[in-house]
Amino acid sequence: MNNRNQHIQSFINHINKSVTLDEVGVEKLSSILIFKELNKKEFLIEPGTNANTMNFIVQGCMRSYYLDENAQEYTLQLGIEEWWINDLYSYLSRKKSRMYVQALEKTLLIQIPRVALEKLYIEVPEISNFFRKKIQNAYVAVQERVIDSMSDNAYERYDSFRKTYRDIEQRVPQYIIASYLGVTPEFLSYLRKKHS
Amino acid sequence: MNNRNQHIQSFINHINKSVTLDEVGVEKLSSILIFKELNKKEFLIEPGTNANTMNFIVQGCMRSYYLDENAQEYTLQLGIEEWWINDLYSYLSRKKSRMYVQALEKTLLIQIPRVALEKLYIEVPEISNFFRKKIQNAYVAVQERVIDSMSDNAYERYDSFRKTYRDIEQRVPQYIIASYLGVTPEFLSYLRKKHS
DNA sequence: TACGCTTCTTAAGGTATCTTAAGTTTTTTC
DNA sequence: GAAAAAACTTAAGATACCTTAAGAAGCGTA
Repeated sequence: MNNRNQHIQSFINHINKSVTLDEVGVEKLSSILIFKELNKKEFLIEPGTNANTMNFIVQGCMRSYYLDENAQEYTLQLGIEEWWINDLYSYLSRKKSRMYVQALEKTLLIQIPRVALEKLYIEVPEISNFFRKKIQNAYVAVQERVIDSMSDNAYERYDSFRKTYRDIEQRVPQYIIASYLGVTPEFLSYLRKKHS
Repeated sequence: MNNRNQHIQSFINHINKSVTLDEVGVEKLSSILIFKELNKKEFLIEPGTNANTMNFIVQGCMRSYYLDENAQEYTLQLGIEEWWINDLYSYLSRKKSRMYVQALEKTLLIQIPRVALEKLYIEVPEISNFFRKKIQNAYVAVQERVIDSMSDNAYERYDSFRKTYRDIEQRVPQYIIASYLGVTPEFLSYLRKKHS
Protein backbone atom coordinates (compact mmCIF):
# COMPACT_ATOMS: atom_id res chain seq x y z
CA MET A 1 0.00 0.00 0.00
CA ASN A 2 1.16 3.49 -0.76
CA ASN A 3 -1.59 4.77 1.46
CA ARG A 4 0.68 3.99 4.33
CA ASN A 5 3.16 6.65 3.28
CA GLN A 6 0.42 9.19 2.77
CA HIS A 7 -0.88 8.51 6.25
CA ILE A 8 2.57 8.89 7.73
CA GLN A 9 3.00 12.10 5.82
CA SER A 10 -0.15 13.64 7.20
CA PHE A 11 0.69 12.37 10.64
CA ILE A 12 4.03 14.20 10.42
CA ASN A 13 2.21 17.30 9.22
CA HIS A 14 0.01 17.07 12.28
CA ILE A 15 3.05 16.99 14.56
CA ASN A 16 4.63 19.87 12.68
CA LYS A 17 1.68 22.07 13.48
CA SER A 18 2.87 22.24 17.11
CA VAL A 19 6.64 21.75 16.89
CA THR A 20 9.30 21.67 14.18
CA LEU A 21 10.91 18.36 13.36
CA ASP A 22 14.08 18.19 11.29
CA GLU A 23 14.64 15.40 8.78
CA VAL A 24 16.36 13.15 11.24
CA GLY A 25 13.49 13.59 13.67
CA VAL A 26 10.95 12.76 10.99
CA GLU A 27 12.94 9.72 9.99
CA LYS A 28 13.30 8.38 13.49
CA LEU A 29 9.71 9.01 14.39
CA SER A 30 8.40 7.40 11.22
CA SER A 31 10.41 4.29 11.89
CA ILE A 32 8.63 3.45 15.12
CA LEU A 33 5.01 3.91 14.00
CA ILE A 34 2.59 1.01 13.96
CA PHE A 35 -0.68 0.86 12.06
CA LYS A 36 -3.65 -0.77 13.70
CA GLU A 37 -7.14 -1.36 12.40
CA LEU A 38 -10.21 -1.73 14.59
CA ASN A 39 -13.67 -2.78 13.54
CA LYS A 40 -16.74 -0.96 14.73
CA LYS A 41 -17.33 -1.68 18.43
CA GLU A 42 -13.92 -3.29 18.81
CA PHE A 43 -11.96 -2.38 21.95
CA LEU A 44 -8.48 -0.94 21.98
CA ILE A 45 -8.29 -0.93 25.78
CA GLU A 46 -10.43 -2.72 28.35
CA PRO A 47 -10.36 -2.64 32.14
CA GLY A 48 -7.45 -4.69 33.41
CA THR A 49 -5.30 -4.18 30.33
CA ASN A 50 -2.45 -1.72 29.95
CA ALA A 51 -2.20 1.29 27.66
CA ASN A 52 1.28 1.05 26.22
CA THR A 53 0.94 3.19 23.12
CA MET A 54 -0.02 6.67 22.08
CA ASN A 55 -2.84 6.44 19.53
CA PHE A 56 -3.50 8.82 16.68
CA ILE A 57 -6.72 8.44 14.71
CA VAL A 58 -5.99 8.36 10.99
CA GLN A 59 -9.52 7.48 9.98
CA GLY A 60 -12.58 6.67 12.05
CA CYS A 61 -14.08 7.52 15.40
CA MET A 62 -13.27 6.40 18.94
CA ARG A 63 -14.33 6.98 22.50
CA SER A 64 -13.10 6.23 25.99
CA TYR A 65 -15.55 5.57 28.77
CA TYR A 66 -15.84 4.35 32.31
CA LEU A 67 -18.43 1.73 33.25
CA ASP A 68 -19.67 1.71 36.85
CA GLU A 69 -21.16 -1.05 39.01
CA ASN A 70 -24.66 -0.16 37.81
CA ALA A 71 -23.62 -0.65 34.20
CA GLN A 72 -23.82 3.08 33.68
CA GLU A 73 -21.43 4.47 31.06
CA TYR A 74 -19.53 7.74 31.46
CA THR A 75 -17.91 8.91 28.27
CA LEU A 76 -14.66 10.74 28.95
CA GLN A 77 -13.25 11.36 25.52
CA LEU A 78 -14.38 11.31 21.91
CA GLY A 79 -12.15 11.57 18.89
CA ILE A 80 -12.12 11.51 15.11
CA GLU A 81 -9.49 12.01 12.40
CA GLU A 82 -6.35 13.78 13.66
CA TRP A 83 -7.27 13.39 17.34
CA TRP A 84 -5.41 11.37 19.92
CA ILE A 85 -7.21 8.83 22.07
CA ASN A 86 -6.00 6.90 25.09
CA ASP A 87 -6.33 6.12 28.73
CA LEU A 88 -3.60 8.55 29.67
CA TYR A 89 -3.70 7.47 33.28
CA SER A 90 -2.78 3.91 32.42
CA TYR A 91 -0.26 5.01 29.83
CA LEU A 92 1.55 7.39 32.17
CA SER A 93 1.38 5.39 35.37
CA ARG A 94 1.88 1.99 33.74
CA LYS A 95 -1.00 0.73 35.83
CA LYS A 96 -3.95 -1.31 34.63
CA SER A 97 -6.68 0.65 32.95
CA ARG A 98 -10.12 0.99 34.45
CA MET A 99 -11.63 2.23 31.18
CA TYR A 100 -12.77 1.08 27.82
CA VAL A 101 -11.40 2.66 24.68
CA GLN A 102 -13.56 1.61 21.79
CA ALA A 103 -14.00 2.19 18.07
CA LEU A 104 -17.38 3.69 17.17
CA GLU A 105 -16.66 3.17 13.47
CA LYS A 106 -14.15 1.07 11.56
CA THR A 107 -11.01 2.91 12.56
CA LEU A 108 -7.38 3.14 11.49
CA LEU A 109 -4.84 4.17 14.12
CA ILE A 110 -1.21 5.11 14.09
CA GLN A 111 0.32 3.87 17.32
CA ILE A 112 3.59 4.79 19.01
CA PRO A 113 4.85 2.30 21.58
CA ARG A 114 5.91 3.91 24.83
CA VAL A 115 9.29 2.22 25.02
CA ALA A 116 10.41 3.45 21.61
CA LEU A 117 8.83 6.86 22.20
CA GLU A 118 10.70 7.43 25.43
CA LYS A 119 13.96 6.63 23.71
CA LEU A 120 13.07 9.19 21.06
CA TYR A 121 12.38 11.84 23.69
CA ILE A 122 16.09 11.86 24.44
CA GLU A 123 17.27 11.94 20.85
CA VAL A 124 14.60 14.33 19.53
CA PRO A 125 13.54 16.79 22.22
CA GLU A 126 10.93 18.35 19.94
CA ILE A 127 8.96 15.14 20.16
CA SER A 128 9.15 15.26 23.90
CA ASN A 129 7.82 18.82 23.76
CA PHE A 130 4.99 17.77 21.52
CA PHE A 131 3.71 15.15 23.94
CA ARG A 132 4.30 17.31 26.95
CA LYS A 133 1.92 19.80 25.39
CA LYS A 134 -0.60 17.11 24.56
CA ILE A 135 -0.65 15.95 28.16
CA GLN A 136 -0.97 19.51 29.45
CA ASN A 137 -3.90 20.08 27.15
CA ALA A 138 -5.53 16.90 28.33
CA TYR A 139 -5.20 18.12 31.91
CA VAL A 140 -6.68 21.49 31.09
CA ALA A 141 -9.54 19.94 29.17
CA VAL A 142 -10.50 17.73 32.09
CA GLN A 143 -10.24 20.59 34.53
CA GLU A 144 -12.46 22.70 32.33
CA ARG A 145 -15.01 19.92 32.38
CA VAL A 146 -15.05 19.98 36.16
CA ILE A 147 -15.80 23.68 36.11
CA ASP A 148 -18.42 23.32 33.38
CA SER A 149 -20.17 20.53 35.21
CA MET A 150 -20.57 22.87 38.16
CA SER A 151 -21.38 26.09 36.34
CA ASP A 152 -23.39 25.10 33.28
CA ASN A 153 -26.74 23.38 33.06
CA ALA A 154 -27.24 20.48 30.71
CA TYR A 155 -28.33 22.55 27.74
CA GLU A 156 -25.39 24.91 28.04
CA ARG A 157 -23.06 21.93 28.17
CA TYR A 158 -24.74 20.43 25.12
CA ASP A 159 -24.44 23.69 23.29
CA SER A 160 -20.77 24.07 23.99
CA PHE A 161 -20.24 20.41 23.16
CA ARG A 162 -21.66 21.06 19.73
CA LYS A 163 -19.36 24.00 19.22
CA THR A 164 -16.25 22.15 20.37
CA TYR A 165 -17.05 18.86 18.66
CA ARG A 166 -18.90 20.12 15.63
CA ASP A 167 -17.69 17.32 13.35
CA ILE A 168 -18.13 14.64 15.92
CA GLU A 169 -21.75 15.26 16.85
CA GLN A 170 -23.13 13.87 13.58
CA ARG A 171 -21.17 10.66 13.82
CA VAL A 172 -21.90 9.62 17.38
CA PRO A 173 -25.17 8.17 18.73
CA GLN A 174 -27.02 10.55 20.96
CA TYR A 175 -26.98 8.27 23.96
CA ILE A 176 -23.19 8.52 23.92
CA ILE A 177 -23.36 12.29 23.82
CA ALA A 178 -25.74 12.10 26.77
CA SER A 179 -23.23 9.94 28.63
CA TYR A 180 -20.57 12.55 27.89
CA LEU A 181 -22.74 15.38 29.18
CA GLY A 182 -23.83 13.46 32.24
CA VAL A 183 -27.57 13.35 31.51
CA THR A 184 -30.02 10.63 30.49
CA PRO A 185 -30.70 10.11 26.78
CA GLU A 186 -34.36 10.94 27.46
CA PHE A 187 -33.47 14.29 28.93
CA LEU A 188 -31.13 15.13 26.07
CA SER A 189 -33.89 14.29 23.64
CA TYR A 190 -36.22 16.59 25.56
CA LEU A 191 -33.68 19.41 25.51
CA ARG A 192 -33.14 19.08 21.78
CA LYS A 193 -36.83 19.35 21.13
CA LYS A 194 -37.34 22.25 23.49
CA HIS A 195 -34.59 24.32 21.87
CA SER A 196 -35.27 23.47 18.22
CA MET B 1 15.70 30.12 63.01
CA ASN B 2 16.42 26.45 63.37
CA ASN B 3 12.83 25.78 62.43
CA ARG B 4 13.93 26.25 58.89
CA ASN B 5 16.11 23.17 58.97
CA GLN B 6 13.39 21.14 60.61
CA HIS B 7 10.97 22.15 57.87
CA ILE B 8 13.45 21.24 55.19
CA GLN B 9 14.06 17.92 56.90
CA SER B 10 10.39 17.01 56.93
CA PHE B 11 10.03 18.24 53.36
CA ILE B 12 12.80 15.85 52.33
CA ASN B 13 11.09 13.07 54.25
CA HIS B 14 7.96 13.79 52.30
CA ILE B 15 9.83 13.43 49.02
CA ASN B 16 11.49 10.25 50.21
CA LYS B 17 8.12 8.61 50.71
CA SER B 18 7.76 8.37 46.93
CA VAL B 19 11.34 8.21 45.65
CA THR B 20 14.81 7.70 47.09
CA LEU B 21 17.16 10.65 47.09
CA ASP B 22 20.86 10.19 47.75
CA GLU B 23 22.83 12.75 49.74
CA VAL B 24 23.81 14.76 46.73
CA GLY B 25 20.19 14.91 45.63
CA VAL B 26 19.09 16.08 49.05
CA GLU B 27 21.82 18.70 49.09
CA LYS B 28 21.00 20.07 45.67
CA LEU B 29 17.29 20.10 46.28
CA SER B 30 17.62 21.80 49.65
CA SER B 31 19.73 24.55 48.15
CA ILE B 32 16.98 25.81 45.82
CA LEU B 33 14.09 25.92 48.28
CA ILE B 34 12.40 29.20 49.15
CA PHE B 35 10.23 29.86 52.19
CA LYS B 36 7.18 32.03 51.77
CA GLU B 37 4.63 33.18 54.31
CA LEU B 38 1.06 34.13 53.48
CA ASN B 39 -1.48 35.75 55.74
CA LYS B 40 -5.01 34.51 55.92
CA LYS B 41 -6.88 35.45 52.71
CA GLU B 42 -3.66 36.47 50.97
CA PHE B 43 -3.28 35.34 47.36
CA LEU B 44 -0.40 33.32 46.02
CA ILE B 45 -1.72 33.41 42.47
CA GLU B 46 -4.34 35.62 40.86
CA PRO B 47 -5.78 35.67 37.36
CA GLY B 48 -3.30 37.24 34.99
CA THR B 49 -0.24 36.25 36.99
CA ASN B 50 2.07 33.32 36.31
CA ALA B 51 2.67 30.25 38.43
CA ASN B 52 6.43 29.82 38.40
CA THR B 53 6.95 27.68 41.45
CA MET B 54 5.89 24.37 42.92
CA ASN B 55 4.39 24.99 46.35
CA PHE B 56 4.48 22.67 49.32
CA ILE B 57 2.41 23.53 52.38
CA VAL B 58 4.55 23.36 55.52
CA GLN B 59 1.89 24.81 57.78
CA GLY B 60 -1.54 26.22 57.04
CA CYS B 61 -4.36 25.72 54.57
CA MET B 62 -4.81 26.82 50.96
CA ARG B 63 -7.27 26.54 48.13
CA SER B 64 -7.39 27.18 44.40
CA TYR B 65 -10.58 28.36 42.78
CA TYR B 66 -12.01 29.74 39.59
CA LEU B 67 -14.28 32.80 39.66
CA ASP B 68 -16.81 33.14 36.84
CA GLU B 69 -18.55 36.18 35.35
CA ASN B 70 -21.39 35.88 37.85
CA ALA B 71 -18.96 36.08 40.75
CA GLN B 72 -19.57 32.42 41.43
CA GLU B 73 -16.61 30.55 42.95
CA TYR B 74 -15.62 27.00 41.96
CA THR B 75 -13.09 25.46 44.31
CA LEU B 76 -10.74 23.14 42.46
CA GLN B 77 -8.23 22.15 45.08
CA LEU B 78 -7.82 22.28 48.84
CA GLY B 79 -4.67 21.52 50.78
CA ILE B 80 -3.14 21.46 54.24
CA GLU B 81 0.21 20.43 55.71
CA GLU B 82 2.23 18.18 53.39
CA TRP B 83 0.05 18.85 50.36
CA TRP B 84 1.05 20.61 47.17
CA ILE B 85 -0.98 23.47 45.81
CA ASN B 86 -0.72 25.26 42.49
CA ASP B 87 -2.32 26.24 39.25
CA LEU B 88 -0.64 23.40 37.39
CA TYR B 89 -1.95 24.60 34.08
CA SER B 90 -0.18 27.93 34.39
CA TYR B 91 2.93 26.33 35.82
CA LEU B 92 3.23 23.75 33.06
CA SER B 93 2.17 25.84 30.11
CA ARG B 94 3.86 29.05 31.27
CA LYS B 95 0.65 30.85 30.42
CA LYS B 96 -1.19 33.32 32.63
CA SER B 97 -3.34 31.82 35.30
CA ARG B 98 -7.12 32.12 35.27
CA MET B 99 -7.40 31.07 38.92
CA TYR B 100 -6.93 32.27 42.40
CA VAL B 101 -4.73 30.37 44.81
CA GLN B 102 -5.36 31.68 48.27
CA ALA B 103 -4.41 31.05 51.90
CA LEU B 104 -7.36 30.14 54.10
CA GLU B 105 -5.16 30.43 57.19
CA LYS B 106 -1.79 31.99 57.89
CA THR B 107 0.35 29.66 55.82
CA LEU B 108 4.00 28.76 55.39
CA LEU B 109 5.08 27.39 52.03
CA ILE B 110 8.23 25.84 50.67
CA GLN B 111 8.54 26.91 47.05
CA ILE B 112 10.67 25.48 44.25
CA PRO B 113 11.25 27.82 41.30
CA ARG B 114 10.65 26.16 37.96
CA VAL B 115 13.94 27.23 36.41
CA ALA B 116 16.04 25.70 39.14
CA LEU B 117 13.81 22.65 39.35
CA GLU B 118 14.14 21.87 35.67
CA LYS B 119 17.90 22.03 35.95
CA LEU B 120 17.69 19.58 38.83
CA TYR B 121 15.57 17.18 36.77
CA ILE B 122 18.64 16.55 34.64
CA GLU B 123 21.08 16.16 37.50
CA VAL B 124 18.78 14.22 39.83
CA PRO B 125 16.34 12.07 37.86
CA GLU B 126 14.59 10.91 41.03
CA ILE B 127 13.28 14.40 41.49
CA SER B 128 11.97 14.38 37.96
CA ASN B 129 10.20 11.11 38.75
CA PHE B 130 8.70 12.56 41.88
CA PHE B 131 7.07 15.43 40.06
CA ARG B 132 6.04 13.31 37.12
CA LYS B 133 4.06 11.21 39.58
CA LYS B 134 2.58 14.27 41.23
CA ILE B 135 1.32 15.54 37.90
CA GLN B 136 -0.07 12.15 36.97
CA ASN B 137 -1.92 12.01 40.26
CA ALA B 138 -3.31 15.47 39.69
CA TYR B 139 -4.63 14.34 36.32
CA VAL B 140 -6.22 11.24 37.77
CA ALA B 141 -7.80 13.20 40.60
CA VAL B 142 -9.42 15.63 38.21
CA GLN B 143 -10.64 12.86 35.96
CA GLU B 144 -12.14 11.09 38.94
CA ARG B 145 -13.99 14.26 39.81
CA VAL B 146 -15.54 14.35 36.35
CA ILE B 147 -16.82 10.82 36.81
CA ASP B 148 -18.05 11.52 40.35
CA SER B 149 -19.88 14.64 39.26
CA MET B 150 -21.81 12.52 36.79
CA SER B 151 -22.36 9.40 38.87
CA ASP B 152 -22.79 10.61 42.46
CA ASN B 153 -25.44 12.85 43.94
CA ALA B 154 -24.48 15.73 46.19
CA TYR B 155 -24.65 13.80 49.42
CA GLU B 156 -22.49 10.99 48.08
CA ARG B 157 -19.95 13.52 46.92
CA TYR B 158 -20.00 15.21 50.31
CA ASP B 159 -19.56 11.90 52.02
CA SER B 160 -16.57 10.90 49.95
CA PHE B 161 -15.16 14.39 50.34
CA ARG B 162 -15.19 13.88 54.09
CA LYS B 163 -13.42 10.57 53.75
CA THR B 164 -10.76 11.89 51.41
CA TYR B 165 -10.23 15.22 53.16
CA ARG B 166 -10.92 14.18 56.72
CA ASP B 167 -8.48 16.65 58.25
CA ILE B 168 -9.43 19.46 55.95
CA GLU B 169 -13.16 19.52 56.54
CA GLN B 170 -12.90 21.01 60.03
CA ARG B 171 -10.67 23.85 58.92
CA VAL B 172 -12.54 25.10 55.89
CA PRO B 173 -15.76 27.15 55.86
CA GLN B 174 -18.75 25.22 54.63
CA TYR B 175 -19.48 27.53 51.76
CA ILE B 176 -16.10 26.62 50.33
CA ILE B 177 -16.86 22.94 50.63
CA ALA B 178 -20.14 23.62 48.86
CA SER B 179 -18.23 25.39 46.08
CA TYR B 180 -15.99 22.33 45.82
CA LEU B 181 -18.94 19.96 45.61
CA GLY B 182 -20.79 22.13 43.14
CA VAL B 183 -23.86 22.84 45.28
CA THR B 184 -25.22 25.92 47.03
CA PRO B 185 -24.29 26.46 50.68
CA GLU B 186 -27.99 26.29 51.55
CA PHE B 187 -28.33 22.87 50.00
CA LEU B 188 -25.23 21.56 51.74
CA SER B 189 -26.64 22.81 55.02
CA TYR B 190 -29.88 20.99 54.27
CA LEU B 191 -28.03 17.77 53.45
CA ARG B 192 -26.02 17.90 56.64
CA LYS B 193 -29.14 18.25 58.72
CA LYS B 194 -31.01 15.54 56.87
CA HIS B 195 -28.23 12.99 57.38
CA SER B 196 -27.30 13.84 60.95
C1' DT C 1 -37.46 -6.84 1.41
C1' DA C 2 -38.34 -7.92 5.86
C1' DC C 3 -37.12 -8.94 10.43
C1' DG C 4 -34.74 -7.94 14.63
C1' DC C 5 -32.02 -4.97 17.15
C1' DT C 6 -30.55 -0.54 18.38
C1' DT C 7 -31.48 4.15 19.03
C1' DC C 8 -34.61 8.01 19.67
C1' DT C 9 -38.83 10.25 21.28
C1' DT C 10 -42.75 11.38 24.20
C1' DA C 11 -45.03 11.93 28.39
C1' DA C 12 -46.35 11.49 33.30
C1' DG C 13 -44.96 11.59 37.85
C1' DG C 14 -41.13 11.92 41.10
C1' DT C 15 -36.74 13.63 43.28
C1' DA C 16 -32.69 16.60 43.61
C1' DT C 17 -31.17 20.89 43.69
C1' DC C 18 -31.75 26.03 43.33
C1' DT C 19 -33.53 30.71 44.60
C1' DT C 20 -34.88 33.97 47.67
C1' DA C 21 -35.30 35.84 51.95
C1' DA C 22 -35.05 36.13 56.69
C1' DG C 23 -33.26 34.93 61.05
C1' DT C 24 -29.34 32.86 63.89
C1' DT C 25 -24.75 31.85 65.08
C1' DT C 26 -19.84 32.49 64.76
C1' DT C 27 -15.81 35.11 63.82
C1' DT C 28 -13.31 39.28 63.20
C1' DT C 29 -12.18 43.88 64.19
C1' DC C 30 -11.50 47.81 66.87
C1' DG D 1 -16.07 43.27 75.00
C1' DA D 2 -19.19 45.44 71.70
C1' DA D 3 -20.16 46.25 67.05
C1' DA D 4 -19.68 44.74 62.50
C1' DA D 5 -18.93 41.29 59.25
C1' DA D 6 -18.97 36.66 57.77
C1' DA D 7 -20.89 32.20 57.79
C1' DC D 8 -24.68 29.05 58.64
C1' DT D 9 -29.53 27.57 58.94
C1' DT D 10 -34.43 27.22 57.82
C1' DA D 11 -38.19 27.09 54.89
C1' DA D 12 -41.26 27.92 50.87
C1' DG D 13 -41.76 27.89 46.17
C1' DA D 14 -39.53 27.08 41.61
C1' DT D 15 -36.84 24.47 38.17
C1' DA D 16 -33.79 20.91 36.36
C1' DC D 17 -33.23 16.49 35.78
C1' DC D 18 -34.52 11.49 36.49
C1' DT D 19 -37.37 7.19 36.15
C1' DT D 20 -40.37 4.34 33.92
C1' DA D 21 -42.77 2.78 30.19
C1' DA D 22 -44.27 2.55 25.70
C1' DG D 23 -44.17 3.49 20.94
C1' DA D 24 -41.66 5.19 16.68
C1' DA D 25 -37.81 5.47 13.74
C1' DG D 26 -33.48 3.92 11.86
C1' DC D 27 -30.06 0.43 10.73
C1' DG D 28 -27.83 -4.07 9.88
C1' DT D 29 -28.18 -8.52 8.24
C1' DA D 30 -30.42 -12.60 6.25
